[in-house]
Amino acid sequence: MLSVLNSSRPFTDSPSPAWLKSFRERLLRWFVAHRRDLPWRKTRDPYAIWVSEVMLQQTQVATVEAYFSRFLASFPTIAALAAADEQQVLRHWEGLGYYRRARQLHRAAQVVVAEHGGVFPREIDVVRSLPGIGRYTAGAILSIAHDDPHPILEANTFRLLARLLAYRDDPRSNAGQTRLWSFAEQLLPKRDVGAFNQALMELGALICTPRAPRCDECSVAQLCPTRAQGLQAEIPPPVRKVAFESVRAAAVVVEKDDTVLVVCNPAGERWAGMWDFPRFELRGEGPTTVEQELAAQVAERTGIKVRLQRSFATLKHGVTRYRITLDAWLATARGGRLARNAWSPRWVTMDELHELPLSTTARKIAKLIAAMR
DNA sequence: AAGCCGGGGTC
DNA sequence: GACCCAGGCTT
Repeated sequence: MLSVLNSSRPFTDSPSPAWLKSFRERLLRWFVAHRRDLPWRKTRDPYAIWVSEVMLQQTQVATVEAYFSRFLASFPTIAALAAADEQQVLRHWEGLGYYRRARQLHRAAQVVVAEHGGVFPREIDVVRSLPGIGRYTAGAILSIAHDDPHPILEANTFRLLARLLAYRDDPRSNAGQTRLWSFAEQLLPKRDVGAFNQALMELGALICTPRAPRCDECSVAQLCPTRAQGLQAEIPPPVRKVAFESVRAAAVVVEKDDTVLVVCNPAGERWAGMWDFPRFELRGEGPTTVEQELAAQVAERTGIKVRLQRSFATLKHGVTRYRITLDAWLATARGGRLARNAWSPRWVTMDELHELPLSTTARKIAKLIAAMR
């Protein structure tokens, strides 16, 4: 029997029935005893699970918890979400990042209402066709909500399965992805697919960690060829570093009486649908001063003539591959009228500002000026 | 296959 | 700063 489960020689084709049986039993037994009590594990509602899965895309569990409960409280059903203003949806997403997810989720809810009577579809291809839902998210929702037999592959299972296969080639390549998805499919049990998929992720998250995996606590350690060969640090190989690009930008806080000037980023622009102080990248070229350059840009975008006062803060902000240094300027209005253009410039009070969805940097600046008053 | 999305948290 | 994260989408 031990020879069947010999973990030092990884199987190259498919795992034996004995290996599969042992793996599934050990994994599920561990999961029952150690699963975290996460908010989205209290429901089998496909909609709630959908929301959690989208929030969890490239975002850590601890970050999502508070957002999830707040979002479901405000938008308890697909119909409620579909009927909501995009601004409201974005306000609930503020601080979570990758705001395209929120707009796609909102749009997808409207598709479900229009084309599926408000009922989340059960066919994997239909689910995958919804905006913001790819192979992982579709499989996760349908397996967790309905125990439908779909495999999953994401950050945790990617690492876990690569190690269970002792996969020495590049697991991120096309061939590697194909191999891991195929393995994920082979692993699927007949029943309790949702618990099984969550158990795979949970083991990856809590035990089979990127660095210094807790193999001595791992319920499937004796089935793991990577552990047998001591290759945990090599499998999977670390991702290559990205080269960051430095950007200098300025945001202008124009004050008039007890209001400030804000704009709404139009569709196609960064932070689409979210409000911001007029903000511009600084070229640092030409004969004009920064003050003149900014005043000209504010006037062009908002119609308001301003005089720059002073830079009162510098924010360092990293987003994707950019490193942004953002100077926050104070300015006073000198006339002009609000332009009627795609940027929808508006004067708002601090109370109104509080209700609008703001970019992270805009929210920080809003807090700064609130504290200055 | 690679790069982008203009994020955010952690250590 | 390096590293990581319950990915999706475009080219």
